[in-house]
Amino acid sequence: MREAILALLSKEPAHGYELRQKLVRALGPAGEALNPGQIYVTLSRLQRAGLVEVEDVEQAGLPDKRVYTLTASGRDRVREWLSDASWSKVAPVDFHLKLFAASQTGLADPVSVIDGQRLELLRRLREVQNLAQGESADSEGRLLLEGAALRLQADIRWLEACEQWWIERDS
Amino acid sequence: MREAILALLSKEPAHGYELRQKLVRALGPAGEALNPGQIYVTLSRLQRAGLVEVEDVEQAGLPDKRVYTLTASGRDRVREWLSDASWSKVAPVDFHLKLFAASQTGLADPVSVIDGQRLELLRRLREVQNLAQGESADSEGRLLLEGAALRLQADIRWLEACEQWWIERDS
DNA sequence: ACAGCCATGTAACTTGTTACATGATTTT
DNA sequence: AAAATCATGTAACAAGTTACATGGCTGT
Repeated sequence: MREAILALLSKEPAHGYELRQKLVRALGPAGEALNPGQIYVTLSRLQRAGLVEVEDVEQAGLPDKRVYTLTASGRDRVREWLSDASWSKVAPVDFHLKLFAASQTGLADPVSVIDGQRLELLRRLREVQNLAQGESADSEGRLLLEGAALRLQADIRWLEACEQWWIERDS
Repeated sequence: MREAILALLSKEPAHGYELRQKLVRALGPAGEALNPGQIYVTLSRLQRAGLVEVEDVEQAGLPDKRVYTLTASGRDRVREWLSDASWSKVAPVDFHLKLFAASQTGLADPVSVIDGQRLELLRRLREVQNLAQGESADSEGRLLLEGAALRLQADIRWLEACEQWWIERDS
């Protein structure tokens, strides 16, 4: 979020409302959830951090707007972000923790936890595939949804391996 | 984290140090990074939320320890968590945002951003596969690492699709 | 004497998130 | 007259993270 806003500002100065729209468009279906307030919260934090500067602009017949501009260190930050090749969480560590917990506590049967999870992922996979069909073949939204689908399929395969493992261990 | 601690406590009361060790063991290679302080921060927040209770226990020849016990609402929370089938972020939305930013700002070439990312993921994949070979075939750690590998492969395939898309768009 | 384990915590910061509040203009 | 869009923000909480501080016991 922080970085995305900075990157958009590095193209040209903008005000909050504008930024929100761009982000929503960029994220497609996933972007609807974006709370408008968060943009402004983030912007004021960026300002406090000295990464952006503000200027008030009066508009005839419209509410005033606050135009944000990148500072030099803001521009540095963007460059840094674009060249940083880290990648979000590599493994479903959370779920592994849950399985571990389930097996430790005896409160739930790990195999049924896995089953529930797989049903949920299958549901999502269908949902994502449906959404993807709605997008035209060369749209960015489609590409994003295909990425989601690939990942879901990988996770489902992993769940199947987990299930196998637990079943064998119990026998 | 919150939930993992609660789950461990639902098996039996424990003190912070003990919990940390269990978590580190459960997470294997990923758990080394866990800062001891965080356990205590989390425990005190859980206490404030009424999910756990504390009792001080004196030990002969050892420092006192604080033993945490689940409350009734803590136990409810664990049950809730185990039956909740949500799943961590479904798509590499962050990276998509970065590509979008790169293409908007002209500060970086999207295709080279993708390449850098793919190199990084390939590196990680090798790393994860090496780690997996070190684990015995039926260990939990191995299973987790295999999940990570599957997901990395899916992400790499997705990056290849992204690259294709950008190359075609530019031509 | 020193390392390393046992054991606990606090202060401070960052980021995400949401509920709520405000008010003007434009379209139906 | 109502609804949608333009436009901005605040207060407050939740959760993760880290640097730092404290102290005793154990083995070499």
